[in-house]
Amino acid sequence: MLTNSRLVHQPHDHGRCISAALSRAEELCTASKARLTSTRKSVLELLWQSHQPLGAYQLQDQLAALSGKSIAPPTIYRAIEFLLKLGLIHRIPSLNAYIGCPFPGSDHSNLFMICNACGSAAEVAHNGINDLLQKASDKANFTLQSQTLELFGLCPNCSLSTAQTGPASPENR
Amino acid sequence: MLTNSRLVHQPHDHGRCISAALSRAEELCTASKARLTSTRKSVLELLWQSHQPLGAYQLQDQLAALSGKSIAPPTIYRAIEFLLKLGLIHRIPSLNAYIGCPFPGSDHSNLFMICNACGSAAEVAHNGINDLLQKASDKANFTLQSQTLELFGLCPNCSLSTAQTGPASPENR
DNA sequence: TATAAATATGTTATATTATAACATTACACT
DNA sequence: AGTGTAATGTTATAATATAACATATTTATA
Repeated sequence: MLTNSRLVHQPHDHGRCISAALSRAEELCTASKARLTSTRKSVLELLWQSHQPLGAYQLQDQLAALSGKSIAPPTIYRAIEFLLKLGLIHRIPSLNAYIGCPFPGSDHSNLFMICNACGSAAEVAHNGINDLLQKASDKANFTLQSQTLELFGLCPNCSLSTAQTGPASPENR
Repeated sequence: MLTNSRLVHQPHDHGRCISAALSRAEELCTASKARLTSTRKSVLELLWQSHQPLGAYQLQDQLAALSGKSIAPPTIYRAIEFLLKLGLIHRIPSLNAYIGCPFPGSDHSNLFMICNACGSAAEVAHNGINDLLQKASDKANFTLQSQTLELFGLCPNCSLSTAQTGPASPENR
């Protein structure tokens, strides 16, 4: 089971998350001869500012603030589309939101554990689950092509702290 | 593995699907002292006209056609909300669409196999998958509360027929 | 290095999905 | 019949996403 769950749910040097994500992106773009333009890079960076998924219009606001000029929706959606296609980010359908992928390139499950309290989302790649879903598909004569798996609940922090003082603050995570 | 996959993907007496769904709904409403009003009943029936999920505005159009008067969005969304709460239907987030639940009341997986060709969606309740997801959650100290699992691919019919003549026609299913 | 082709961005408008807020009607119970 | 609750009607608008077309930037090549 490959996951960034620990990282997501514990205080950590988040700058390293961001820079790691960016260098992975640079590599991937170089390899596939795609251009990581400044808008695309900014959107990716914004999605890595936290481990909480962001909506397109949140990205729009933040990018506008960053760049000092107003940004139209298509600009954001184009950057999103580009990053999705490269596997650098994911869309979380039930939230209409987007999040950086911690292990792009590796073939994984598209499985997320999403905290109902603090909004954080950890990605999990779990071969056992993939295998079982594949088996279930085979059994039903269903040709599996892709999947989106969303688990909702309480992250490790909020599991502990909601018992006491309400959801953990999402800062620094 | 409990599923309506066979039913969904083979020609069958669909009238029985509908009437079965309606009587389950009546029972459930009686049991929980909820009122299955005519709007709610119509929406449920419409969702059972096929095994393909319908969007809110498709429901609006169809209900307007049925009733001969114009219907405003809140009417549809209220009926949807009611039916969701009772577990009689599901929302499929990545499609922004709704579908009748073939086994309401039974505790199940919220797992769907959705055909990219004909749009049909079969629901699957799979204890093995649920157990594994629960284990993965435990391992990550994640308190699992709910889930949405969407598999995309080709249904049995379309798997066969796309090789030949394009997607199977969805009629009667 | 000028230029064409391809790629990316800007801009305006609009489609699609969903909800807020408040008025009215129907139902259920006494 | 009267009262309280639940459901529906109505109007407006929020939130998410895309279409269509104009412009600019980059890349590759003459």
